[in-house]
Amino acid sequence: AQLLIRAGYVHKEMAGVYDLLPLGLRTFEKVVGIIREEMNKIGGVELHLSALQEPGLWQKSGRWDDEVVDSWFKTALKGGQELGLGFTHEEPITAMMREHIASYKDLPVYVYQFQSKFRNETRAKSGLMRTREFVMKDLYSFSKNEAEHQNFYEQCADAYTRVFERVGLGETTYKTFASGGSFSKYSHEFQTLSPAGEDIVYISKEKRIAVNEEVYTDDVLADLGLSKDELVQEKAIEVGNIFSLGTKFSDAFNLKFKDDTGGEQSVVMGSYGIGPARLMATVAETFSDDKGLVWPEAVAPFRVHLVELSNGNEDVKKEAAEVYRELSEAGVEVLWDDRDARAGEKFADSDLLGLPLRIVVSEKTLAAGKFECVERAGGHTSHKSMSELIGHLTA
RNA sequence: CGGGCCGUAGUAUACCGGUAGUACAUCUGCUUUGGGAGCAGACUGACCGAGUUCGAUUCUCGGCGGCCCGACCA
Repeated sequence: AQLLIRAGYVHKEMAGVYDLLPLGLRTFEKVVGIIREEMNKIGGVELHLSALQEPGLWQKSGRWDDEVVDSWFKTALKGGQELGLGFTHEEPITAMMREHIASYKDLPVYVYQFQSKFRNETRAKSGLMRTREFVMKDLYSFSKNEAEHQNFYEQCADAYTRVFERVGLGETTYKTFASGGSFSKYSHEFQTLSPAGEDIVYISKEKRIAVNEEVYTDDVLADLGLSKDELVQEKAIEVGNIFSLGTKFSDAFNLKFKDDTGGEQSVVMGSYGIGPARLMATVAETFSDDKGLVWPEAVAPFRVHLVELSNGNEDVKKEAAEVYRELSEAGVEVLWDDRDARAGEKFADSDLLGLPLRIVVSEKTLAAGKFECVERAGGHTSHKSMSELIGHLTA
């Protein structure tokens, strides 16, 4: 969060509440785009539910009471009628789906959204990791039976794995056994190993398996066929979780369907969450160095940082403008630093922003007829002509 | 929610019961120009309320806000 603030990606509005600035928004949208693609691949359809919540729905499931859920933000209409600001959406989505599910022919169905959640955390901390208002991708699955549900649950777990691989966290992210709460024996979390994490997990690198501290008991280990000798304790950031909900919500809201024999059955549900901003922060945390951020290409707000060192030289400025125009026309996202500032300041800022490729245009490069290209990760430097550059970036 | 600390310029900080200093940032001028430049000048500040006091930014109380440790985290 410190780097993201310093580099101008986010602004801290208050404790646990952050604004996304232009660079941060672009990065956030890259992450959202990857998640959206993977959710669509497994049959998800996107919708958007309201943040304002009617108490009646939550009373049916027993989750309106502050004694039961202590993270509610509640507000009221002018007439005094209470309203809640949603911290999740099982209740409204289940109630709403009654209008869309009547027959086994309507199932299964998978709906998801990117939507703001409000949680009145007793203590916001760890920068963007634990905030009071945040966008969550939440997907809800509705299946005919447990087997069909399990099939999707695994598909979604695989989709999550692909999301974390695509944002560059494949190596350090573990599918982790966690408490299933009142819904099922286990749920699964996706935990990214990091000293900045708030969770404790026990991992086996060989088996690519992890167990959350909360279920790290002899019984569970025996159940999973693991022994304590093969597990190592690590701190980790929870970047996603998937839940089997059984029929808890469908029963509470009378969400039933007619099967092919005319019998009535409860819909089997699951819910699946990823917080894109937390994921973005985890990527920042994982790859940054002492000079600043280092974005993987897939989530970088721009692919190229065009750094113009003109010292007032009009030919250099024209050349930089030409590079900007050509790359943009070739479909490459370019951030152009055309400020009238010293080289040192521009390089330092460029390192801080962390875009994958820096292209320098200066009197030197003009004389050489080739641009200087520096990779932010690793620092590899090369010199390329315009055509080589475009070939390289569009390959 | 339990415990601790704090609130001074855009940011970070210092001193003080007698109206505030420094650094960086910003603005102006000159010099400088491939790794956060130099000199000169300028601008900018005590969270809110009450109390004590001749006088409060300083002390006391309340409010609001922030940070840290722990608990919690569907």
